[in-house]
Amino acid sequence: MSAVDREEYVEAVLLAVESIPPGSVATYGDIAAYVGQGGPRQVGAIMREYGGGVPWWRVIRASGVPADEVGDEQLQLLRGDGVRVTNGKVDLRVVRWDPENPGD
DNA sequence: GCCATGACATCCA
DNA sequence: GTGGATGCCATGG
Repeated sequence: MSAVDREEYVEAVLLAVESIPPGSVATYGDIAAYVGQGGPRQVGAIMREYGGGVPWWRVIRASGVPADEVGDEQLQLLRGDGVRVTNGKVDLRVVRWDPENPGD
């Protein structure tokens, strides 16, 4: 993987995250699958570095539980977007981002 | 080129 | 529902 390709991958991930509409969330695996490259770990690694310019809080784990590092803030931001948070967890089966049907 | 690390995912007891 | 083990993929030393 060349350094240039990595930047392209970063942009692709950032764009995917930016395209997540309010009230919806996506998992790291979903983003990775959406860009069609790398894996959930790579998405997380990118969010850590370049996530500052995108709604990173709309990206959570497949378990519906946010990352330990940001969990506290993330839950607050999600609630602010109108996402129903229950017991510190997100109803993925309801707010799961669908790239084909954004916003429903 | 091998080893260690990581905002993860999935399987099994 | 919880916790441990294994797999994946790219980065950095």
